[in-house]
Amino acid sequence: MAGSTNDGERKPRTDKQRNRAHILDVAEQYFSEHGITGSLDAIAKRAGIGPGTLYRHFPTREALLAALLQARDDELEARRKAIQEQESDSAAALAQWLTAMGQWATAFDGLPEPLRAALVEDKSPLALTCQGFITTTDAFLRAAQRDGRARPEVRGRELFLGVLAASWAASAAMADESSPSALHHLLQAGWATPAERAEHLS
Amino acid sequence: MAGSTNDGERKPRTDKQRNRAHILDVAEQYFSEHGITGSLDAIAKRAGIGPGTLYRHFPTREALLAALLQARDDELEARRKAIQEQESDSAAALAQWLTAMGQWATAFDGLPEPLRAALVEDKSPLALTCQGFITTTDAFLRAAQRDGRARPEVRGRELFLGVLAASWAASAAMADESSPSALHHLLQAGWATPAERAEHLS
Amino acid sequence: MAGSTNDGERKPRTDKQRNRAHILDVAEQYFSEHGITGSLDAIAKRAGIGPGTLYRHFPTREALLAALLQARDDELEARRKAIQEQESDSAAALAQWLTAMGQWATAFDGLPEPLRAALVEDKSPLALTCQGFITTTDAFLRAAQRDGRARPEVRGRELFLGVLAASWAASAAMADESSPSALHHLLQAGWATPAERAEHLS
Amino acid sequence: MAGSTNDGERKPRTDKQRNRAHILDVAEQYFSEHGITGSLDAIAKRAGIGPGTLYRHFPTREALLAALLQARDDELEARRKAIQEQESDSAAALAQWLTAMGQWATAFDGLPEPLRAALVEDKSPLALTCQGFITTTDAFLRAAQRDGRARPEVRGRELFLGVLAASWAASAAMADESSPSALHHLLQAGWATPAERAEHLS
DNA sequence: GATGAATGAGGCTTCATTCAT
DNA sequence: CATGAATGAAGCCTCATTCAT
Repeated sequence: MAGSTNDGERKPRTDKQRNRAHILDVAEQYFSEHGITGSLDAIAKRAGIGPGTLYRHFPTREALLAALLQARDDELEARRKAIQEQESDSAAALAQWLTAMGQWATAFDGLPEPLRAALVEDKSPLALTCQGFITTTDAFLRAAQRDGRARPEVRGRELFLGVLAASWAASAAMADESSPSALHHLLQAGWATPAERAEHLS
Repeated sequence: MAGSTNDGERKPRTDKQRNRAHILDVAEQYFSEHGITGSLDAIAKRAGIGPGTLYRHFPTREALLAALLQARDDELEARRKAIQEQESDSAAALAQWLTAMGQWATAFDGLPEPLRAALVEDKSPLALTCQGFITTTDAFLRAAQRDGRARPEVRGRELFLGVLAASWAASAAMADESSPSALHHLLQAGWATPAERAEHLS
Repeated sequence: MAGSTNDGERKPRTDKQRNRAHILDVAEQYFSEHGITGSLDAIAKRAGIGPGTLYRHFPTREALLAALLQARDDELEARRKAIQEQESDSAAALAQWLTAMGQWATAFDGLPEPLRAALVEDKSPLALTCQGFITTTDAFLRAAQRDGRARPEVRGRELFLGVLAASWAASAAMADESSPSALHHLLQAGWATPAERAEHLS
Repeated sequence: MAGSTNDGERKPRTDKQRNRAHILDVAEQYFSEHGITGSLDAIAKRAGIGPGTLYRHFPTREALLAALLQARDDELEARRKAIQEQESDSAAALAQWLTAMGQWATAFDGLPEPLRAALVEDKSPLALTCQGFITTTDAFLRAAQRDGRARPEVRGRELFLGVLAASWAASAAMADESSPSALHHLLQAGWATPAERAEHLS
């Protein structure tokens, strides 16, 4: 029953790494199908392992998520470098970075929720990830602010949270003609017209 | 054990309305304490009724929520009238309306979630409520757009969703120096500087 | 699957009493077989009910035990009356009462453990039961002490605990030629008035 | 991660003994803190070894306990000699010996339980230890009986079991004004020669 | 209509034990 | 020998929902 996994080999041990990778593969698919609140036991079962084994690798749902996202972290890091190298316009660079994060946060249904929680609870395995993104966002943001392209009072943390919120909202917007990224646009430009927007900040 | 609620009498009959009101009172308090994902059974128990009775009154959690929000609907409706009558500036009026909705959506912890869902699933008892708010938002928005105070491509539905998203994010922002309403500000003004924002919309 | 229980009737409802009684029957047998640490889920399954139903009737293992013992409480109460009426010798009466309690505490394997715990934690459903027995023991004890048949410094609580301890030990003694009640005898020779005993108390 | 124990060296080999000693140290502390039902895995982890290694050294929990108690056996053996040499009164000697065993059996929370079990199951690693104590107890007891200071029908095994039972009860008695050793007193007044006790044996 | 007992799938954890390396 | 990853049964508990009374 167990061990009927990927390669077909017996149960090669030492490839705890392989096993871990297999769990991640399964979890990735399962979360994609059922959202991040899906049953951990079900993931274990689908991976052909006991619940204890899953628990050993990832003691928390968030630990599993963090591992899952780490793979994407690398993609995002690459994306960051690409943006920095190719985009000379600081505002456009920030916009692209936010878009990239928005896609990252939409990887699984329900993902924004634990990410938001991680912003508050420092103990979460996701907290570190979030912090890194906030730092990067801050870098892009400050560059844009230096160029007078981003409003000076905005902060990276707010922007990250804004991206999370927009991603959170995204799953509902699809049923509408309004593009899922409408909120990302709002985030960038707001609803008010430029000339006179500052005065009505409540 | 049951019926030990308000009157002290046996079961005066005709108190179906009274019963319903009592349930709502209890649910309001319970959701305030435990968030909207709290146990319905616990609400029933606290109200001194059986779960079946609760179920009869409100077949779903959404139905209960909708009833709960309806009371606040009246407040919001009053607020709307007040804004319309007292605020001549259309942009300020829209801003005030969005703020009011933001408070409304923060009534219970976790409330934005089912509201978002109601935007997609038309069957939800909350859908009607949401639709009403969207319509009102649209009215405020169009007035502002007529005055050239709101960007013409923005739509009421987006704005409503934006308010929801900002409310969703609010619970996490508190740990930061950034005010919980930072996102509401972003919603209004965006992060980009006014002069040159439209060109980079991805 | 469920409801395949005792009578063969459909699922008569209202006989929540009957259901409860059935659970108790099953639990009694199960605990007799597996000791009191046996699986509650297993009891539920054997009773043909869901775990939730068992939980509703008896939220705690101790609550279940307490209910189980209550039936025997009645027997013990009857025994007490019988002893009081028929035994004029106060020392013999106490001895008989202790013996009766010893049998009561041996009803299930492992029973003395939670009873001991209940002596310390007042919240336990078993605490009340224990307290009642201590009171009764005290009554018998005081009578014997008045007659100079029991050592005056002994207290009912100690004696109850002693009976518990002897019952605890009983399960091991059986493999030996020494009668399982050897400890009860030791206990008795402890409370009985001796001529010369006090000098060696360490 | 492993081997981060005492020496700091890599793994000096031949340290099987040292390893074993280290495990015992850790287990001693762990059982002191969590009682003897604590997790063996936790002990292994705390000792910096794998569960398999722990298992190799001590195939059962009882084996570990037996090893743990063996260290104390030496103390007890010394105590025995001291008593024999210093105490000329055979009854007092027995009393002191029983007291010493009571302390020994209270070393860890829950210890009496497996000791009692070992009296029945001869296969237990603890059985040998118990048997030794019974033998010693018998020696003290017979001396006292020869002097007419202990009741002749009492047997060492009973007395050992009685000490165990009193130790078992000790943890609960603390909440009361009655000293935890109340049962030991009861036990003693049991084995001491009384004038008129036999007639009420039920 | 109202009641609340029953349902039972499903969640998360823990841990003694095995066994490939 | 030592290791520690894997196992997986079993435990307890929760709760939305149904339905007999």
